[in-house]
Amino acid sequence: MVRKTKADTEHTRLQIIAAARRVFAERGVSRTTLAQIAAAAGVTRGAIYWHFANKPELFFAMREQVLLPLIDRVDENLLPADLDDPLQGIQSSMLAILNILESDEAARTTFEIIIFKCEYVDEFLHAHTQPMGAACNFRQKLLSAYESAQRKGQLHVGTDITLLALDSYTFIKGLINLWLSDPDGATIRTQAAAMIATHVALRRRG
Amino acid sequence: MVRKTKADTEHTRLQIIAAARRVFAERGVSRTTLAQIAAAAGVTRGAIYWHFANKPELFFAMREQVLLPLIDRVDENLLPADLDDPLQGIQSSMLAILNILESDEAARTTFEIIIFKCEYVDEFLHAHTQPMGAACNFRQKLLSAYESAQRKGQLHVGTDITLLALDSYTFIKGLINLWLSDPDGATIRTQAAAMIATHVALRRRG
DNA sequence: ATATACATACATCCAAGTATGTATATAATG
DNA sequence: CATTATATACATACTTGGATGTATGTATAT
Repeated sequence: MVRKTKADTEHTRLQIIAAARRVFAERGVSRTTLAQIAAAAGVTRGAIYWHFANKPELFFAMREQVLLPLIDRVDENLLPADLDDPLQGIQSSMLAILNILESDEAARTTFEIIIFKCEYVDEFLHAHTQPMGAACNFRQKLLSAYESAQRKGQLHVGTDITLLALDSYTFIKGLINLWLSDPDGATIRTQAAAMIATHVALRRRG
Repeated sequence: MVRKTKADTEHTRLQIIAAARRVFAERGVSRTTLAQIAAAAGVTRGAIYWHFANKPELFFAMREQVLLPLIDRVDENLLPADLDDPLQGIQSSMLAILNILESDEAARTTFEIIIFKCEYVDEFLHAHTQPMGAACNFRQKLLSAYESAQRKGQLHVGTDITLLALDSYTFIKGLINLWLSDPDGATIRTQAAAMIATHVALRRRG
């Protein structure tokens, strides 16, 4: 019952990633065993070792599965240089992130793992790949957006663009953190949109 | 060479905690072995098992060693109900945190471990003890301070206190995160004080 | 004399990695 | 187009090593 078709193969690969996500979220990355993931996926460790070299590679595959689409979504809102309202772009890109976290359980679980259930040492440090750091360069993109906003006269005069970008980056990182920590999911998630709106509004020139 | 005096005993206990902090920061909590900690402390595993039941208890002891004094420092700035400038109290409490992180290497390393080198599952979830969550109830204290500020007319009228506290809590969490992530220690650490000042100033009534 | 503060020794278990077995989809060949 | 060959996609089995917990030994402060 081996040697499946290409579609079957890809299917078990996705099954393994999905199982890894569940077990990682439950047990944490370090203490999850490849045997546990295999059991959860309904395969043996042999299947995992076929698709991935080891646990870190499986982890990074799981990460990319949700991070790459998410980065695309953010870029759609943030990057267009001909945007007529860059500040609005910043706001909607932030909302897009929360929207994904709310609607996509796999994405939400993956973020929980990345932030709360993984230790960033050795293979997981991955050079500049901080938890959500330079991977997507969100900070740089924010800076570009604020530059554009400044050129269009949307900001108060004399504002330090770099500091603004830093502040927004800090804000969204903290917000995601809190959003995920929110136990019942009510307190913060209902306020998050308002907090984002306020954050951006404070920067807009009267 | 056994059966030390009480001072000696306490000394080895501190040595163990200090060693644990170093090894935790290097290898992450999960993959550090009690044998590694023992070697780093110049003792054997027997000594560790004498002072602590297991690794989680050692971890929490290390945490408390820096968290309790830090909470005290924050409370000094934030709690006094008769404070004439609560907003200033919020600002200085935030600055106090960064000041500790900057001057106290043990505190800084401990925060790095708590945020980046520990997986919050099972014993480490510790009920409501999120990475820095309800442990110090900073969010609640911020709310009290903003209440006080509102009574003194320091805030714009019609401001939602709960949202303010939430926002400040998000801000400081994100800032600490970024502060610790800062590789060279220059970019953010030089701006941090300014960011805090701006954050609080935005809330102060003209 | 006894509890203390460890060091030493032992038993148990499990996880990773790897080697090997194997059935089948697919390509190669006539 | 039928047959054969080969790489694929796993499952199974084995080896190795290290980490935990505990039990026990022991020297000394009190």
